[in-house]
Amino acid sequence: MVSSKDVAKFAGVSQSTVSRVLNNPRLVDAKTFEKVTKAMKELNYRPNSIARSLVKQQTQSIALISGPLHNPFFVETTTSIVNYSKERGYNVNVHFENFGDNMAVYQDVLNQKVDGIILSSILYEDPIYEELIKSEVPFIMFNRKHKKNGHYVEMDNVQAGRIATEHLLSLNHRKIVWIGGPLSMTTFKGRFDGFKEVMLEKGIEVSDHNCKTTDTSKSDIKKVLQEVLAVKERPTAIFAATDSIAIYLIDLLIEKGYRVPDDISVIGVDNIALSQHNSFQLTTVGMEEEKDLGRIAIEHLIEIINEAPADFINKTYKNKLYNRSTTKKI
Amino acid sequence: MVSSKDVAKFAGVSQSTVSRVLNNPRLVDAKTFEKVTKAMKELNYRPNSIARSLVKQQTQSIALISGPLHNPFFVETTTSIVNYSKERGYNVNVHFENFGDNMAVYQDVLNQKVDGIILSSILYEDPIYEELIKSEVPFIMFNRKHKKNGHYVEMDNVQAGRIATEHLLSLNHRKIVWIGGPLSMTTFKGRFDGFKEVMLEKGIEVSDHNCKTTDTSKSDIKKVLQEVLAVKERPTAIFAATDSIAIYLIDLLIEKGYRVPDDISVIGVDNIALSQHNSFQLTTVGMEEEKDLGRIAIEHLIEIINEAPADFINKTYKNKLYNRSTTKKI
DNA sequence: TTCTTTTATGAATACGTATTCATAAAAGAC
DNA sequence: GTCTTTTATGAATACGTATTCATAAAAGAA
Repeated sequence: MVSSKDVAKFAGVSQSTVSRVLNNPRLVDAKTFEKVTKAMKELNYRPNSIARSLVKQQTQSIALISGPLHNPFFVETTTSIVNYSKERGYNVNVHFENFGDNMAVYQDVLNQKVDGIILSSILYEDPIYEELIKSEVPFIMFNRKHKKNGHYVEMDNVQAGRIATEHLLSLNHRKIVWIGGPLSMTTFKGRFDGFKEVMLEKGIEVSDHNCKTTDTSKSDIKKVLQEVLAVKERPTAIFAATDSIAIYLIDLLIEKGYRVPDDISVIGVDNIALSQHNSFQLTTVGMEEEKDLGRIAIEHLIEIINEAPADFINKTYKNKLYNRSTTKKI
Repeated sequence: MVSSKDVAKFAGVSQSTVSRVLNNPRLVDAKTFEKVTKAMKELNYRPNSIARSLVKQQTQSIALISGPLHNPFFVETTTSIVNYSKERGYNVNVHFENFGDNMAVYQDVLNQKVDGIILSSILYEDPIYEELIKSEVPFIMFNRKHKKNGHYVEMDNVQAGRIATEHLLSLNHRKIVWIGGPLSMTTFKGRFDGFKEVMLEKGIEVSDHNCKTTDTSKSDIKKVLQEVLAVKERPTAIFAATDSIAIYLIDLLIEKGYRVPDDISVIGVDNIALSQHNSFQLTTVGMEEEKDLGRIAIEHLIEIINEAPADFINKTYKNKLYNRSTTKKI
């Protein structure tokens, strides 16, 4: 391991001068600069980022706690976050949500020094919120949020739920089943509330038989779909709370011999890129804004890191219907 | 920022003792241990990982340079790598291959102190190899490899190419087009070589019109497919060099009104999880081994970090046909 | 010339931890 | 009781950098 001291000795200058060559070249004589630069090259010197972090009290790295990549939504956000961070000179430490024990993931992140945290994994009533606040590391939530506020960016989940439901109703569907994930996540809660509101406005009851929550795993979704189809009067439409769930449901339906949308309509939420160029064109609800939430959030986070704003950043984006070809009038 | 010195003062002991409480509790008296632990809790103390890294000369973090996540293969490997690393106490710094300028990505990685590097992004004749060697950071390549060896794990790409081609030939296909990516990547080169070998053995010529390379982007694949279908005697089968390409091709074909496999057969390579539970069941070639290459590679990398083996780890896994439903006899 | 300002550099220090070395106190051996 | 070993702790140091402070040399002003 060659250090700045080695370079200094080699070039016949002090370590301070070597450091200045890197950080403040205008303070050093052209002749000296040349010597030192040559020595660096000669010795294949690379500044030790750890030592630099220690003295600068910043690591130029960000922790991402993401939902699982088998959900294409998180594929997009992770890509955005990693690439934009890099552009801005930050490294990204990636962690995945662990449904069994998220606390362990958080502890991991907090024990590692980072300049900021970006997370999609928080629950509406998550005790980790206090830990994050106590740690004093800037953090932003995207997609999901916490009841105590904090910085966050999200879509208007209730509105999304309303739009999807209104669309299905406008196509004359009445037997509609909502299939989503845990209501402890604000995305699912909001989208469900929107569904429920509109259904009740239309005078349709919402209960266990037309509202199904899963743990978002493929096996659980499969099980739930089985239940839904087993009923004597099977639904004519499914409102999947995410595109990821919608896509998997459609795969299952096709496998079982159903035609979508002829036999059954399916609508999702998120408008993930995949929904536009698949063998089927998924009808979905998504943000009017074209940047994805990951990208929006990481831009804000870096801004927060550099400027420490007094107020919380809270953005809730409006949605619209992306009417494609997995829903149909009956 | 509360330091071990603060804890020491609060507990009325020296900083050394605080450090010992964390790293060698058996060296400290039970009474003292209690006092210090309480002080830590009281002050909400978290050891500074940067300072620790500096003195220990290890960061407990690994850099991953991955292919893009829009290829589901890398979704699987990234998930494996991040999760397994976490299990073993390592953090993962994620970077994505940048086709325009990969050198910038590598420089980024080398400027950041990590204990090891795992990469899928290397080319057969990549100048970065020398840089990696010079940096003295342990690294392993997965999926792709370099002509100069180094640690790597891969599938037998030539064999995969042979199996896929033999399968299509056994179904009486003769007009077969190979669609892949840059031959500077060993995956594509090997799979193409296998294809070519078998075709030539059968006496079928391989030239520009039945061998198409893309940059693996959707737009380029689309363009190439157009060319392929525009020929008067259009192919009856397509050998897609990766499942990712295969899946996208099938989407495009269906969009254009072709039936797969009735009008045209498609086979892929990789056996990604997605290929098994999609609306279509992709016929593909994949490893006999059930662990994915990312997982295999990260296990080896951590072993290399801890044991510095004398010899290079070189593993080439054998493949088999996963005969599902996107290929058909004619 | 003489005094002041600027430029270029090195010495010293700080960042927060782990670890070695020295030592005082306690425990054990006899 | 004395001598040896063990236990517990603090002081000092190292990790590799950035930065402040001091100072010598050079340049500019008069």
